[in-house]
Amino acid sequence: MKNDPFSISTPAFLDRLAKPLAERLIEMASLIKYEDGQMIHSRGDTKQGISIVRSGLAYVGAYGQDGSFVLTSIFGPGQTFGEFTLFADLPRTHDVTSVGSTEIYQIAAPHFMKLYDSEPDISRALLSCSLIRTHLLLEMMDAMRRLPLNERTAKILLIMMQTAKDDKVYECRQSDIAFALGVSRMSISKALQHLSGLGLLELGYGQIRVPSPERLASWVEVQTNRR
Amino acid sequence: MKNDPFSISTPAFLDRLAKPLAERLIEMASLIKYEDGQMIHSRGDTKQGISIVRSGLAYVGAYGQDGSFVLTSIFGPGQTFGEFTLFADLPRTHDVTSVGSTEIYQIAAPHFMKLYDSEPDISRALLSCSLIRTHLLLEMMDAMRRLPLNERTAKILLIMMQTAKDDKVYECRQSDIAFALGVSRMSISKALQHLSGLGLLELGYGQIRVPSPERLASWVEVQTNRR
DNA sequence: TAATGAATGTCAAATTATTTACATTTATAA
DNA sequence: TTATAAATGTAAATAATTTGACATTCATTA
Repeated sequence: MKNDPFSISTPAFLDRLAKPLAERLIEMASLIKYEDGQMIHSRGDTKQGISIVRSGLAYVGAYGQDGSFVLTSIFGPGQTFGEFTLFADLPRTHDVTSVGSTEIYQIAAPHFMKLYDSEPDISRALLSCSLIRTHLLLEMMDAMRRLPLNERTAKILLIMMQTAKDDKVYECRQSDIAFALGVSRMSISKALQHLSGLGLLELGYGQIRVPSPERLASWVEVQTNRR
Repeated sequence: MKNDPFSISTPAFLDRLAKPLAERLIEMASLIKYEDGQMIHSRGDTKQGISIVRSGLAYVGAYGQDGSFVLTSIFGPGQTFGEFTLFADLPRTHDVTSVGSTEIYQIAAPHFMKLYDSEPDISRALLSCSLIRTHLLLEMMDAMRRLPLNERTAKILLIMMQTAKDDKVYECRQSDIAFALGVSRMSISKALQHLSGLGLLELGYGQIRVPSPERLASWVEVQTNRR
C-alpha cells in the first residue's frame, strides 16, 4: 500500500514534544534497525515498552494462521506505538512489521515511565495523539454507519485529506479508499465518479484532486442533514 | 436507547484513580445537576474543561439543523468526557446532553491541569481509558470493514459484552446492535438467528445469552481466517 | 519509445441487505 | 388479568454491493 488510509492523521508524537525533551527521550532509547518485512513485535508479547518510528514504516495488524496479514494501522516517522502495553497493562494485541528499511527507537517501560512521571509534557503529547485519533475513528465509524456510499466516500476523503501534503491533491489509489471503507473498489469507483460528476472532485491516476475541500464538506453537510 | 452500544467498554476514569486522589479531584470540581434532556455542552464552545459523570447519563453527539441528534458516545458514572478540549486545544466537536436526572462534575482547565501536572496517576488513568477505547474502536472498525454480517454481528457482540454485568447475558435490543453496526434491524435479526441456529447464542426478549463466549470467539476466529 | 505493470472504467450476473407491512411474542401498567 | 406498548419474527419486492472478466488509460523503465 503506497498511501495509507490508516495513519489517518494520527499526529506525530515526537513533533508534539519540545526539542530538548524529545532529545532526552531519544537518548534513553535504543535505536533498532529492521530490513523490509521483519517482525518488530509479536502479538502476545508481554514485554512492556514504547516504540517511536525514526524512519520507514511500521505496519500494525494481525497474522492469520494462513499467513495473511490484516492491517490495522500504519505508523511513520515521529509516530509512536506500544503505549498500550504501558497503560493498559495487557500483552500486545497486534503484530508489528517493518515495511522498507526502518529504524525504531525502543524504550523499555521502566526507563520511559521514569521520565514520564517527571515530565507531564510527555503525557500531554501522548494524550493529544490518542484523543485526536479517537476523534477521527469516531468520525469514520459514524460515516460508515450512517451515510450512504457517496456521502461516506466524500467524508472519508475529507478525513484522509487532513494528512495530505498538498492541500488539494490527495495521492491514493481507489482501492485504498475501498479498503478503508470496507467496500469494493467498484463501489468506490462509482461513488467517486458521482462526486466527480457533481464537480466536487477531479479523478486522476493515483490521485484525487479536491478543488474546494470546503465545498465538498458543505455538500456532505447538506446531504447528511437531509436524511 | 436502554442499553448502549456506545459506552462500549470505555473504562470508568474515576475507578482507575486511587481513592484519595479521586477525592482530591472531586473536591476541586463543581457538581452540576441536569434534568432529562438538558444541554451540558454545545459544539463550538471554546471553554476548556473536563467533565466526570457522577450519576445519570451523558449523550454525546451532534444536532442537525432539523433538530435530529446523531449519537456518538454515551458516558455513565465514573466516565469522563471533554478531555479533548484540554489536550487537543480545539473547540468542542460535539453537543452533550443529559439523559435522565444527571449529575456532572465539572472541572475547569486551569484547576485540573494543575493537579494533572503534579499527579502522573491522572494522566495514566486518562491514557489507559483513551487507549482502551481506541483499541476497541479499531476492533469494531475492522469488523465493520472486513467481516460479513454474521461474523460482524458475533464480533460486535463479543466487544459489547465486555461491559455486560452478567458475563453471559447481554441486555440490549436488536435494534441497538443494528444501529451500532450501521445496518437494518432485519439484517441483524437474521444474523442473530443464524448464530442462534449454530448454537452459539440464545435469543430472548431484550437480551442475548451467550452460553460460551469462548466458543463464539473461536467461531469468529475460524470464520475470519477462512477468508 | 515500446513494453510492461499498475490503476481505473465498464458491464452483467449473483449475492447481500433494505424496505415495507404485518404477525407473533413478551413485558408493563391499568 | 387484560390492554397496551415494546421487541422480535417472517416474507416478498426492491435496492445496493460484490464478483469476475475484460477493456482502457496512465506511468515507468528497459
